This record gives sequence, C-alpha cells and structure tokens, in this order.
Amino acid sequence: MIEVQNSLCFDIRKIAESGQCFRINRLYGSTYSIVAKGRYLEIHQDYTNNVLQLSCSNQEYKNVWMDYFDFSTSYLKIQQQASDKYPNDRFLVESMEYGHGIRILRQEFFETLISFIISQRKSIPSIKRCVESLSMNYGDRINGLSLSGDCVTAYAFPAPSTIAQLDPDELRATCSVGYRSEYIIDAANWYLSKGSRYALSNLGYQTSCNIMQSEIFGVGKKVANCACLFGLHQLEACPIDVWMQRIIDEDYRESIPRWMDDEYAGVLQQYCFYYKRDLR
DNA sequence: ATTCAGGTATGAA
DNA sequence: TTCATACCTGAA
Repeated sequence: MIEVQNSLCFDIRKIAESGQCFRINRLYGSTYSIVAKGRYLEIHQDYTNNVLQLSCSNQEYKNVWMDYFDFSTSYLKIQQQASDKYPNDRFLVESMEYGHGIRILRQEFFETLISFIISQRKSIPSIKRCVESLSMNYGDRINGLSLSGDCVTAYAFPAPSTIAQLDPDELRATCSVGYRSEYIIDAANWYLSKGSRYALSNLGYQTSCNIMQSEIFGVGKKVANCACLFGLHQLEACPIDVWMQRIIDEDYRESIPRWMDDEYAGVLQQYCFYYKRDLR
C-alpha cells in the first residue's frame, strides 16, 4: 500500500460516476476497486487531507497507474484554456466547476471498444453486469491486493482471440448481451485481423473513427467516438449520446455549441455529461 | 403493461 | 440526407 499527495485534478468518485469506465466499483465510503490492464487495484481518496492510498507498490504506481490515470495531462490547463476561449458559455463553465477532478482514463483499446458496443440501449448498471460476466466467464483470473493487504481475486477482461472464438448463442446466454453478441464477436475478429495492425492512435481521430464505423458491424457514430476518446485517448472525440443531445436541445437551443469542435471537446463533454446527469 | 436505458442497421421518403 | 422502426434484456 502506498500513499500519495493528490495535488492534481483528480476525484475518484467523479471518475467512477462519469460513465467512461465500467470496471470501477465503490466498495465503501470513498474507496473504490479497479480492474484494468490485467490488474486489480484499490484506491481510497481522503478528501479532507487530499491524500490518495493505493493498494500497489510504488513501482507499479509509477509504471502502470500513473499512466492509467493520465497524470501526465494537465486538466487544469485544459479547463483554463476552455474558460478563456468560451467565457460566455455559462453551461460549460458551470460544468467544468462541477466536474472538476474528472480525467479521461487511458483504458485499453480492445476492452473499451467491446464495452461500448455492449453499452448500446443499456443502462450503466446493466453494462457493468455484462462486462463483469464477460470477464468472469472468459477472462484470466487475477490475484490482487486490498488496501488492508488481503488477497483479492478478480477477472481480467478477455483476450480478443478468446472472444473471437465464442459461439454467439453461448455468449448471449452467459452474458445477456442480447443482439449485441454478433457485434462483439465480429469486433474481436476485426481487431485480430486488422484493428491491431492499424496503430489507430497514430492515424488521428477522424481516420480511426471512420475506420471503426465502416469496418465493424454494430459500431456506429457514438460507439466509434467513445472508442476514440476512451480507448485511444483522442481528446477531440465528442460522443453524442442521449444526454449530450439533451444538452444541445435544452441548454443550447438545439444548436451545436462551439466547444464541441474544440481540440479537447471530449474532456469538456465529460464535464457536461457528468453535470447534466447529476441534475436529474 | 409499457417505457426506458450512454445506439445501430436498414429501408423508405 | 433525414426519418421511422426493429432489436435482446432487465428494471422502473
């Protein structure tokens, strides 16, 4: 277990509730578990002393989790820049204040792609259950540590080759993914034959977004944008879901706000999404 | 019972 | 291009 001073824009509660990741769960209080990159982590945020506790070694923190939490990107700078560029955008400025501490996690691409294929027409709890059963049924068993030093078992997200070989009916039965089961298997095959060769993160946002939409059955505009933003860390990707559409309709009189074309539109989208959803 | 939940493919206008 | 509709599933 290690302890680090949290001097960054980092709020684990908001990140967990921001809907970008389906494998962060609240255990108790402000303690969360995370399964990512074939590892299990527990993290506790002490909001009064501004301290983070993580259930890993200092080495693993530096090698794995600092990258995962995207600590090399300054979200403060992104916020300040946006405030300067769109000073009159009341909704955006309020959203940034409200969502301060949200970051875009550097999740694994394949897992992100499959997770957001699953997400269509599903509620977040339901998506989480699907991803969890997918991992339990077909993923590797992981041995992790809790914050108190106890051994914890978890399941990594399955490998592309494992998912590619599944029978659609079996997948549907074991993970209740419904009509998405063919999509999932198709995406895994795409990843094996082409996706992993493209080096999509180097091809840029527009190109990778178009490739995914045209080559993967079941991947449309929204899912492709989520895969770009959360799986490739292309921060200009701005997925328009029902909540974003509500923001456009209700808060911008049905016209696309300027910030949606910003180079950091995806980050700003997360603030607005989180803010709008909490107003429910 | 009906609707909704972070959509997409398809075919018609 | 835009629009309506079906689609697994589980929860409200």
